[in-house]
Amino acid sequence: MMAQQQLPKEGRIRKHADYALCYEQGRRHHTGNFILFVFPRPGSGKTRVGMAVSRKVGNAVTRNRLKRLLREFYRLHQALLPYDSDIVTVAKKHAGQSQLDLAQVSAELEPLLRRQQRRQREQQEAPTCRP
RNA sequence: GGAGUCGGACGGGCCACCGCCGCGAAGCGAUUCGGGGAGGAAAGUCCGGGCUCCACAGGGCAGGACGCUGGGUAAUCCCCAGGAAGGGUGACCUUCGGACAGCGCCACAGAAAGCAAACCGCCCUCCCUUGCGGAGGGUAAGGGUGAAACGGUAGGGUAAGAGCCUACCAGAUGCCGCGGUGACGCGGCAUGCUCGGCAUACCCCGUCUGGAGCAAGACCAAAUAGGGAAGGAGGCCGGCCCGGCCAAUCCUUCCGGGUAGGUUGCUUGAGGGUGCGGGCAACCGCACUCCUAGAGGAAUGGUGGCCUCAUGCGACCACGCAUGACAGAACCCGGCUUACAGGCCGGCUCCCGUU
Repeated sequence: MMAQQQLPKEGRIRKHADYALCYEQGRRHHTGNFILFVFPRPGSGKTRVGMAVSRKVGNAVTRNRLKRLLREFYRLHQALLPYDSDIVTVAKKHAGQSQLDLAQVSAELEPLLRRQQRRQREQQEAPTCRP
């Protein structure tokens, strides 16, 4: 396991335009507390993550806490992320009400990422379809 | 010891590993090393400033804000000291221009809510005197209503009464004296003057008052579209050249505006600490000393261990397991307000107990 565990600025989405692209053209995945938008960018050589937690979720403290938990989760699970993609995680309204911790976030998002990874591998092994 | 009141400081600690954002040093560079990284309210954005841009001859009106007095301050609606009124046994707390400038309002109840009046009464006169009856007049002591009803007590007076008269008390107004920078206080004299409340309903008086905000502002500056200038190709005049005109197309070069994006503003400041001096105090002066976050889709985190303090549970001195307040810098200061698990320190008051 030589999992890279750093997540500097370059690994995060920081432009409004990038977020907008991801929302409009990304593929959506729902979980209990989050919505994931995954937008492949072939050839970019990088996977970037971003998170959006709106005012409705809670006050500044709970919003900050959610974003930090998500960042920590992505930092520790970078090996699972689909490569050459932008991933935006949006917190649902009730996400701030239950006091989530890192273990719960992992339990919620990890199976989804593993499924994604398997699908991406299968597509690579049989790249002879799509009209 | 209990209850209360006012004020101050705190807001778990230590360590390890994995990260994040600035800064400094070394290196061509990958990187390495060192050091820093949320709060008392960072919050609400309610006041006041600094700073920046825009506007601006001067004056007034309108609008807005504020409102006892004196001081503090860069400034304030803040702070300090004082005054008056009200509340509390007390420490202490709360409030603050004007109601004879005008114009209004005062629910319900009550006869009557503002300047005059009279429901039940009381008294006098008259009328059929058959009575608890009717008519006219005088009264405001008593009753009843209300948050509020035109001074209180006693005596005189009277048909019954009333500051109608007298004494004392309380107040109002005017004048004078003394104390105080002043708000105001104390005292004296005169007048029977005894004629509410609400200005957060409008209003009056006095004082102050341009507007917008760091997404302010400054600089650099793609792609695309469009603008301007010059030249060439082009079109027209012409047989051709020179020359002139045309711009609706194309090419080249240049210019300015400007979006995305980037840089800056950006943290050393009306700053903190200590000492001395002035002042009742707020605060001010001087000397020495310290440097304490600067992000930008937005860092300040995650995991684990040990200890600590509360609270709850397991029959709770020992042990174990949970839970731990309000809340996150966004240009910077000074205040106000609101939220807050816990415990800590100090001044003062009342009550109880002991010696």
